[in-house]
Amino acid sequence: MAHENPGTKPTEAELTLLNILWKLGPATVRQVHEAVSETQKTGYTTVLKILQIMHEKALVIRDESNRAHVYAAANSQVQTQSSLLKDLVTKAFGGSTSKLVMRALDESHSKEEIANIRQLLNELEQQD
Amino acid sequence: MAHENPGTKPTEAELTLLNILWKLGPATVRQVHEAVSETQKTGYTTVLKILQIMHEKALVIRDESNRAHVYAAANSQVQTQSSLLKDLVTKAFGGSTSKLVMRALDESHSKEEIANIRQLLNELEQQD
DNA sequence: GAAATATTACGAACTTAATCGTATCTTGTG
DNA sequence: CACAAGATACGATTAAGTTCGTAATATTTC
Repeated sequence: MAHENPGTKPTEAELTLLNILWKLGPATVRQVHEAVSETQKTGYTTVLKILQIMHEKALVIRDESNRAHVYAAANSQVQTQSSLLKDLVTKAFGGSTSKLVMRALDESHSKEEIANIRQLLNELEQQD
Repeated sequence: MAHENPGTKPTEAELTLLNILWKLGPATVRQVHEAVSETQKTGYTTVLKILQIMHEKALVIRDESNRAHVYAAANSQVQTQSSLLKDLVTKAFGGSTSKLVMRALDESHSKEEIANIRQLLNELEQQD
């Protein structure tokens, strides 16, 4: 109804690759593999396989016009973050976003962060 | 580090049972099964098995002094929520809690929630 | 105390995720 | 043209998670 893709929640390995794709933009398997290799030791074909599965799940789109397929995230980072957040709210916070926010604020003590959030709150209050 | 509590992230089924245990307090398999059955169709032995696995993982403690073992969450709801939140911040928000909070606020437009959060912000600012 | 009942223990079946080796295919270059 | 390099496709393996049937054990009841 709302959106179809949010039906599929990326797994951990998939989210790792999505983070890379959001950062790089459209990229080949080789480029993704190089990026992921900076922090993890992962085989090339493992990255390939996961990207292929993500394509089946419609988590990524790919351009097959060249020999080396070019992959790109199907959904924006913001969409995906919201989706994962909503999932966590449902499963661990009884559906209450404000409870989640308050719990998160417990961990975030920096004055700068608090100022940022207060600013956003002001903007939200003006909208309604 | 083998069976240390904060290291183990509950799976989805496990989180479902933890939510019930936090609500009920210490409970038998039967009680947990009855509670879970209100929203899902799940076999008794499935609930039993998951609780046993959770016991091995030290996600729950159990009192075996009676025939029907009594299970209780090993960690508080707050601890677990914080842990899951931290995990999501790391994997989907580049480690930035404030980014997560801001994304969550985008979804939470109720004036009451905003007021609650502003209140918490005030309290946090006074602490430092 | 024997039978019925309730509970735990065990393990099989199935699914999904993650990893990687090998096979196959494409293409540029000698 | 043939072949080496580089790419995708495919399938096997391992591990974890979920589900539940059946066996074993303990308790209650008649």
